[in-house]
Amino acid sequence: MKYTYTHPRPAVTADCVVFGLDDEDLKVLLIQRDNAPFEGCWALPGGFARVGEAIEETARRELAEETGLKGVFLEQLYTFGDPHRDPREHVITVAYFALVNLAAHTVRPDTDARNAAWFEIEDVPELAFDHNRILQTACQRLRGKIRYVPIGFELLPRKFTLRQLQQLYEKILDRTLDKRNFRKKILKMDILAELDEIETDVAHRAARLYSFDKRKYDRMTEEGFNFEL
Amino acid sequence: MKYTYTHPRPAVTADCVVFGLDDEDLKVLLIQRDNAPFEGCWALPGGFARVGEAIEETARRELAEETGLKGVFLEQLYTFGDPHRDPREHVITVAYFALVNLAAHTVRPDTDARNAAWFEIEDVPELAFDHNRILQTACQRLRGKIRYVPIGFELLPRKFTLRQLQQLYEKILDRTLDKRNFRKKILKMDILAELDEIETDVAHRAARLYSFDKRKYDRMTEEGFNFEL
DNA sequence: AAGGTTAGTGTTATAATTACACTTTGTCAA
DNA sequence: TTGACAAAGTGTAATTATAACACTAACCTT
Repeated sequence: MKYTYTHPRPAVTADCVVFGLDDEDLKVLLIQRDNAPFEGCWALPGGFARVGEAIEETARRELAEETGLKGVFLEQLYTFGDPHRDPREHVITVAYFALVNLAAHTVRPDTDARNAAWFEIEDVPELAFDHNRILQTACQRLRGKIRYVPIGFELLPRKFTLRQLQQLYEKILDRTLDKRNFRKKILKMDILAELDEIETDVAHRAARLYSFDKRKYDRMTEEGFNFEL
Repeated sequence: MKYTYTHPRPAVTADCVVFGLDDEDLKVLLIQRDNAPFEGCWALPGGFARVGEAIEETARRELAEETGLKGVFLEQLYTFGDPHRDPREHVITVAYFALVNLAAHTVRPDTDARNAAWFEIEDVPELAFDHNRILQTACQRLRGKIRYVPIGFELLPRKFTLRQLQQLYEKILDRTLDKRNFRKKILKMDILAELDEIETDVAHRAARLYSFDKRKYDRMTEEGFNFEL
């Protein structure tokens, strides 16, 4: 089948930067390409936009096809349109990013004859196309965003301790935070529900578990609450 | 000339939301369409991406062609890809926004047989495609951004009074600000240069003129200064 | 029972934010 | 020339937010 237009058109793709938290390590989901160009090279999951499909759907579909990940919240990151970012031809990519709890979402390690794996942010190899740059943009956005939006609960298990939450913030912001001040601040936001449970299987005093209370959060955001840390 | 691909492709356009300040009114630059669809309808300036052209260049070129505006700073806003946003076919648009000083940049009111005009934000009519939605997104971004970045000097004349600056902030944020607190805050940022001039042709005591000092600003941003108002 | 590990908690000093009103300077018109 | 008008310009005090800082309690392990 051939498709013909009166003017040449760039191709459009959608790529996903999926962050996951695993044993307090911040990771990103990559796939190994099984086609030219960059065959065998690691890359962000993504693929070509279909006509009639919203771009976010493209991102969602490709992510599911290539990694098995489904039902994650995608946020648009940026559109990269340098004409030379793909050596074959002009390809514009709309990048999305997502945060997932690595334990709750199982990633099929091998789908579509593609290899998918989580990489520590610091250990990400040279990627196909301009994907290193896209990843870098996503990291910046994550850091920028967490300072004024209580993002990141998607990365944690449903029930988590304040230590886990603080460690996550420290990982993303790449600096240490004062325990007492962090707890004060985050509890004052009134977006966490204190559970009647404590963590188990730890070789020390068990910490209280909390869960993110979306109802409270929605109320706060409506009131224009400032979540800055 | 015909261009043929093995898969169908959505078309790609770039659109610009250009804000301007005119006698303390916040305005947006629109063009009147001279082709179907939405012939005669007002719309954001923009047009189709060419192969080999960076998307931002598309935006810049179309803006110059349709309105005569050149050399403005464009920032990517968002990419809209709903398959039905254009009634003809699937068109993905990458939206940009810009801030210009309306007095300094002359807009050719009629170029390419198109009519271009500034509209008060509140008086914007029903626009072509999903352009009202794009404009709304741009307004939100502007409001969000001005709270932590001292944006907006592009909107003012090179020399301005603190009253003008405050009124601009009030327009964008849509609330009144305390004069003394505003002045304290903005002067403490140390990004303004106090000039040895005062405004002229006013029917009351003339105010001191200031100009934006980019050198100071760059120093501040490197230090991670927080400009929140 | 002792040692190790993290949980959990308050106070104080400093800095930022908010609320608030009067005098000064200049223009314009009577 | 003077009186009325309009906006410029300026400081303080109360409140709130932030930052720095260290010990005891609880629980597990050996």
